[in-house]
Amino acid sequence: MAKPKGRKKGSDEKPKLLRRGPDRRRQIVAAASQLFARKGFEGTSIREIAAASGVLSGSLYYHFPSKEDLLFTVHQESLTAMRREVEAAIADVTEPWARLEEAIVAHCRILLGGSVTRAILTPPRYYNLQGVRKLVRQRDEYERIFARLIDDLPLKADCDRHAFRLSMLGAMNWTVFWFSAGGRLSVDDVGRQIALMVRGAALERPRK
Amino acid sequence: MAKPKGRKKGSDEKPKLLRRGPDRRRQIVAAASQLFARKGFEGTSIREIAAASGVLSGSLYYHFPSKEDLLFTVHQESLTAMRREVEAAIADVTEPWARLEEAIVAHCRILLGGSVTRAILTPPRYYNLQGVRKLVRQRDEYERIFARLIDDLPLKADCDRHAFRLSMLGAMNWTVFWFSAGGRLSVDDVGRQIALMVRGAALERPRK
Amino acid sequence: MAKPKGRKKGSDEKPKLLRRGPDRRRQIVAAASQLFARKGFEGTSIREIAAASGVLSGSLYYHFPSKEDLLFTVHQESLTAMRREVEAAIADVTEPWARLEEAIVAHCRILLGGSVTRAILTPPRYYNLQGVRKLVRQRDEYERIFARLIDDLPLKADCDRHAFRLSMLGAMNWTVFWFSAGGRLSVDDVGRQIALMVRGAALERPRK
Amino acid sequence: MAKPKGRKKGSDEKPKLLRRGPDRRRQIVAAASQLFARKGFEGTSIREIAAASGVLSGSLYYHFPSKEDLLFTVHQESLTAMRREVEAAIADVTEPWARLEEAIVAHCRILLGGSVTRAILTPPRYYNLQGVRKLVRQRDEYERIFARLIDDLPLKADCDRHAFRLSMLGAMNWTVFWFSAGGRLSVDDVGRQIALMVRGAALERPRK
DNA sequence: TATGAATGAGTCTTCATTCAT
DNA sequence: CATGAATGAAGACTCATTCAT
Repeated sequence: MAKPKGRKKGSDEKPKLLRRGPDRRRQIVAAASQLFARKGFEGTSIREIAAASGVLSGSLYYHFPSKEDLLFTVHQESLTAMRREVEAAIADVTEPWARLEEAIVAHCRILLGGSVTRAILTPPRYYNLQGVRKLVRQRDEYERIFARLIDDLPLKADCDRHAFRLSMLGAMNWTVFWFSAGGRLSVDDVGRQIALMVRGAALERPRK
Repeated sequence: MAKPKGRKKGSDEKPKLLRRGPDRRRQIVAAASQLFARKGFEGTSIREIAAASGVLSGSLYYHFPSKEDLLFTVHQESLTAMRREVEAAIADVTEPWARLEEAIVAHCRILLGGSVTRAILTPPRYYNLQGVRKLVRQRDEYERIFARLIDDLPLKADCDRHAFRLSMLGAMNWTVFWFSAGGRLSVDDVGRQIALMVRGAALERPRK
Repeated sequence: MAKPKGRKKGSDEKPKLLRRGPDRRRQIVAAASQLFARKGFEGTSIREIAAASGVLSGSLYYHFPSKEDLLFTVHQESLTAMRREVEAAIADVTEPWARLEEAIVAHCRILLGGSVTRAILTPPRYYNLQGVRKLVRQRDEYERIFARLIDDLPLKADCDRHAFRLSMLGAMNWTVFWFSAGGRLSVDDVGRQIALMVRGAALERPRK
Repeated sequence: MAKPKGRKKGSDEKPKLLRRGPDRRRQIVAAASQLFARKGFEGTSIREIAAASGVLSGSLYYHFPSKEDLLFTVHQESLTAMRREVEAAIADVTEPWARLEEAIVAHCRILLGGSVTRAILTPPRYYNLQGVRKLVRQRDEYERIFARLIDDLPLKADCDRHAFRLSMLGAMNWTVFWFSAGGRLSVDDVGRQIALMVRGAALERPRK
């Protein structure tokens, strides 16, 4: 955008000194993660990421060959973390609906938890990037966890499990747009509420 | 000197696709609508919108003073259309769950229908635009329709109606990312499926 | 400039209805005159001139083939008016210094008088326009009036009449940058003061 | 992808004219200075300034956040230099008229000297810039030097010292429009002639 | 490893200009 | 005569990227 928004003093502003070493990489990924999630891929500039990571823009290119690659890394690491979290959450649970609930809660927890990893879940099929396939494959693989959980669910005959999964994920992912920490609901509450909502499609529900 | 090269001097042949007049404005809004929805505000360039509208980039500025203003217009017109559609859909329905279902279907229909209007429902609180407040107000007003519908619903005591609404809207809005016309599910099917999913939070459901 | 300054409603704003006919041309010249003088040639847009003249931008091209031509016309008419004024002012005066004083006052009067004509006296040799020569010739011809007046002056031997003329014109023309109507000094006062200065404002001078 | 094509991979040959480092900044200011003075602020494009500085247009923004800021810098540095020069010139002079003469000569010298600094003295009140106040304040402060010099002058009772100062500055500043190096008059000659004029170039004056 | 400085394509926007109606 | 709508080049500014030091 060609908008002169404010007066800046210099271009590459001296960042506050942070720890260096292999932490750097993680810091950059974390910063990029947050910024991509908040402002989108094209809405985030390399310089912003650099500033938030405590380096200058040029230095990023030592760690990542391109902005796109950074996105891939962020995506991958986020998905890896989410899978780990989700799988751990359902490991000891057996009842199908309970398993789904725990998965949902775990997903929301890491998504909203302000953790280093904050996935860009907006299906990147719309980005005109070259390596999108890789991203899509990663994401699909992650979502397959939920597909399996849903397969195990006793659902009404007219319920389409494909639509069910995507709608549910929509409800979960959309939370990044409205959840605000410090509000009435905790991160876990949000997950529980979605689980509660979603459970309605069950073929039958135990009478209370 | 600015010599228009693209205009042909042909005698009586009217330009076919690119009708002028107030249609232009609508065309531009439609194109912008689609592109904003697909690629995001910053991911869409004025030139793309112009090309999709059959004009050159400079011409947009005859109709809209800025890209931001175009976004506002798109937003406003989309929301207006959606409200009209949704209100019409529920006008003759009285049973609370049925009302909600019709509203959901109407929302999805216009969202996915390839119609001129395709709302950008991503809460724009993340854009660093100046006039975002206006957008947010518009959207909140629209969403209040759903708030009222949900108020009329008999829901379990532990169901938070606020979270319910936002999660449901998330499920609905997220469809723009995965729905593909020509697939197994029709636009209306998608809406029905979401209604089906969401209905689960009912305090009690008639035994079948 | 690519600065989004404010939000505009439309591009070509409906101007208030003004009288048409041959007045139009004069109106346009007058408006252009003022704007060029205030904001410079490149700082003034055709649309501004149009708006100030009560027409839309396209209509200007009926009267003038180009912005440049409009500048030429403004220039010419201004100089013609100034010459007329100046020559009238000195017609009945004979004493050389008095003649110069009247010329200066007349020059300033028309320059500052808010009259329709307000010359752009900034030597246009700096514009990279094609027809600048014409402008320069016109201006030089006008300034020759002052050259002749100065020739008749009894000046010190070490006074360079060329530098004298140009410096004096500089003092006169620069007034457009600082004179403000309604201030302590009237338009005529300004002229008189300049005349006083060039004549020697010193209270007393040591006899040589 | 932005591949720098203009850089050569030559081994030991240093770029000749285009030295980097803090010189760049000075070069840019110098180039902008000249161009602004000659063609005006809006008449000068960033690309021109860049070309004259030996860089590409984008590079300017590493050094200056905006064209406006560049103008401010040019203005400030020019005025600072002029004040220094002028104050040095009058330091050892005591007689009021002689002091004024030296100040005028110094002002013209630096204005016309082709030095790095060439002030834009055109009162920028007409620019529609945001920070004009700053510029005006800077300039007013500089001109106060002359106000004080004039205060010390024994002037006729009917001479308005305010108008005197502004007219004199007009004569001085206007020189940038007509002075051409290599002509009959040197830079210093121009200053002396103006001093002569304002002092009263009349050969003799009728005794009152 | 990190940085300062540069690059150049691309962004939004303006504007002189054209012309069918 | 005037307008509405369009044009396309140019303007200021941004940004991913490069690379010598």
